[in-house]
Amino acid sequence: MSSAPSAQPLSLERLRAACSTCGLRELCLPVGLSDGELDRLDDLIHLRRTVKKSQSIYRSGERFDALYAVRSGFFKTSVLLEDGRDQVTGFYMGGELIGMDGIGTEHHTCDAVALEDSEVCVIPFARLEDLSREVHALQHHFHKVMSREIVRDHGVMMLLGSMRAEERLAAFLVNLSQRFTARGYSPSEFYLRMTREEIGSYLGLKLETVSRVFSRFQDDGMVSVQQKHIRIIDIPRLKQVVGHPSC
Amino acid sequence: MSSAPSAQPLSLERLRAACSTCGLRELCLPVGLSDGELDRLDDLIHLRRTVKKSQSIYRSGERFDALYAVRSGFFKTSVLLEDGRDQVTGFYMGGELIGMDGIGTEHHTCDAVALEDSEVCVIPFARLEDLSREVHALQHHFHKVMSREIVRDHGVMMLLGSMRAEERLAAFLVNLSQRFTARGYSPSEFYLRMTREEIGSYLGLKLETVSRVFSRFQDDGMVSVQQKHIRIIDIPRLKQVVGHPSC
DNA sequence: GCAGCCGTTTGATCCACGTCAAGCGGGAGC
DNA sequence: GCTCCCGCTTGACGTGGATCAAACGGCTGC
Repeated sequence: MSSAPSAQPLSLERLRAACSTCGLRELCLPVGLSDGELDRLDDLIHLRRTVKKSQSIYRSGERFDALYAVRSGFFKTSVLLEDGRDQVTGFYMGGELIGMDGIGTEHHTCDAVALEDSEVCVIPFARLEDLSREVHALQHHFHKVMSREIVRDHGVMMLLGSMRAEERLAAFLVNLSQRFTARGYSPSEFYLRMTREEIGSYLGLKLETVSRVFSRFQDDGMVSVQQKHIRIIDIPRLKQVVGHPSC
Repeated sequence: MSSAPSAQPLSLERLRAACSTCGLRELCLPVGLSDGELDRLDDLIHLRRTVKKSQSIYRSGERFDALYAVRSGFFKTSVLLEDGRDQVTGFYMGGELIGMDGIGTEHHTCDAVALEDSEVCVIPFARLEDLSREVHALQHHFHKVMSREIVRDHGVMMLLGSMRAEERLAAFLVNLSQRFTARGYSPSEFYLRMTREEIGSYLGLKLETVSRVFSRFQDDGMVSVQQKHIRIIDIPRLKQVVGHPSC
């Protein structure tokens, strides 16, 4: 029923389907659009791409011509230095937009890699600009999305520049929890899609330190950690750890 | 002569003058606009604000309604945590845009403070959106500016997350040098407008460390440092320090 | 021209996190 | 169901940068 093509209206429905029937539309690009405007966005976003675990949507240096909205799955972006060191610059889940780094130079400046089998909607950027010149709400919302990316990065800079290890990991967990909540998942129980090393890279820590801090949080009864399965037992206390130099 | 209004064409010229006669137009928002389009941008940007040293353009939490282009002078932006720690998130010089953090939430999320007596052009954001719906080149360039801010932030994250102190300061100096060059100043000799503490905050280091690394660079004959007066003696070597873990 | 202050430099010591190393355990592949 | 590998945990030790402390020197204001 779900894979066999048919002449039924249902499958027509599925073909037309893009943003207007997407469960993530309240988190993604279509926020604030009227039904008519949504239809116009659907015309633009008709291509979807599946990305297998550890494959990339794009690599640094590749030509930029589209943004990607995460339809399902989980991604990381990372930049690398010549000498091999690399820095994870972000994690992305359903409804979030990837690729805005490429607009400025028309080439991507980081890699976008799937951390599990995933699916993205392809948003041709030139056409997005065309449409957002006509649809004020789309223009405005897109600007907001870019602005929030900047603010998010400032948060990471704050974290990297002036927090200690425990604060960083607590902030990271609280942030994940909030994003899962917004997507209708449990705020307190989730699977990490990334390794300790990737978390460490994002937080400016070594994987051993990440592991040790997880253990400490567990000993303190704030979270329960079993490999990638996380259960947050005391969110308020975790929030308290952030912004308090732990002494 | 400069403050008395008169009927002379010269002063009319000065009144009309904004982007179209600005020496920074090749670095700022007007990049890529035709003469006609420039005139329309001039209609929008007619207000200038002087900001004395240590005064702010805006503070975190204030309502957002405009972007600011640095006309002259030097600024920092910083975010602060409840407990008083703050993190400098950027330094801004002539032709650079400040305030994009506010678009997402309609409130500013950081403070923008002048490091010397400065002047900014006020760009009402709603009108900028209106105009960029009509002027494709403006729309596209604005998107590029935002994107570059994101890429710049990624660079800082890389620096904070995986570089050692010497690399961070070297990267910082090289970056400043390039930006001064683009503005027609010497690539190798300039005054720092910020304190060691502000540099440290930006780079995730303490002011003592910044000072020590400056001294080490000077001992190595790479730069000459006298308080805020910096002369870079060996730019290639400085660039080499970045991206090489110094061992 | 003098005093006071603030930003800076430099030294001595400390400690959070990195590094190195060993062992564990769960999941994938046979 | 067994084996291997990879990601994770944990311990012992090292170190880069933080912290604490003192002194210097160049502006600013009188």
